Amino acid sequence: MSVRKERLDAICGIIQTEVICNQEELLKRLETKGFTITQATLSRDIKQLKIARMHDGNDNYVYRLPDPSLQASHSTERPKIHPNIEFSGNLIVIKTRPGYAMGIASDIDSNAPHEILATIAGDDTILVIPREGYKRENIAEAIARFI
Amino acid sequence: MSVRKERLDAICGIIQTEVICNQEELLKRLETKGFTITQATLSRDIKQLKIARMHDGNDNYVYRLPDPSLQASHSTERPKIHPNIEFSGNLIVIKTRPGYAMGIASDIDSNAPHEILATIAGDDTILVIPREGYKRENIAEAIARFI
DNA sequence: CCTACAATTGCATATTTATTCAAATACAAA
DNA sequence: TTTGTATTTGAATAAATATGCAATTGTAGG
Repeated sequence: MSVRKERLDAICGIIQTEVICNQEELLKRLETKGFTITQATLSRDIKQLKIARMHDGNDNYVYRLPDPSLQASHSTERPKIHPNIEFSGNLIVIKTRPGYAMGIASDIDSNAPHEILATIAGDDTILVIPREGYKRENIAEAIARFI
Repeated sequence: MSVRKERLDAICGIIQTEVICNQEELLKRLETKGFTITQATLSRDIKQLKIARMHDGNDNYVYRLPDPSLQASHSTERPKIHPNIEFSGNLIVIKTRPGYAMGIASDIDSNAPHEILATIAGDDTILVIPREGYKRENIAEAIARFI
């Protein structure tokens, strides 16, 4: 495992177990774990991990991982299976076995990653409407996690 | 309703229907809706609404309303719930409470303003297909009249 | 009306985060 | 090994966001 990957993992760990308000603070915590980097590098790491700085409602900020499903994508490599998904313009159509469409659509909805805005299902067809701003590749990956 | 509340509402609406990358951009959109403020004030509004700037995975940022589940945990007060309308390409998706989608879709259909060509409803999701040639803003307004 | 207090705002600036660019490092192929 | 290419990084800086403070506006109670 490369140093960088280890560091990204460490960042995830810290974010999940401690209240981190800014990057300087996170830098210090990383230092105690043996990772000495600059704010510039940390900023890039945070971007790659899709970590966001959120308002905590009092008067502070907290860094958080956005969504458990997105979080897994960097460390856990999974085989790329592309089921019967096909794009048309900004829409995606998924063909299922008869009767399965609503069930699968419901699965997608309930764990909906941010890439997916909504689904509408018939009997063996699901129409998936992605949010704007995502690439087809990312959307397909997101969907593939449920199939 | 105070001007400020109206503005907060407008911000929620914009955030949910458009891809906003930074506060300057949001300032401009607010200006077109008649709210002229400075970045300082917008920053405060965003803080109050607990809106967060997230990485979108490509190379940009998006402002998003917080995850409702996180919201509940440390705050008694929630921002006003704006009807959940979101655009994706030339389509509009409306999220409703479970079981309400068909009813609302029917309401929209029967009073259909010219902006709206058709609707398709599932259980808690309505897909709205607008006529060509209308601006998002006008379509959103037309739909808002039914919610 | 006035007065006192709270809420809201803009300006200027502080703070925080992102990015440019060049250097360093890792990696693969020969 | 050496060469060529891609990745990672820090220093400096740009860009974006937050905030202290004073001025303004709103608001309730006389």
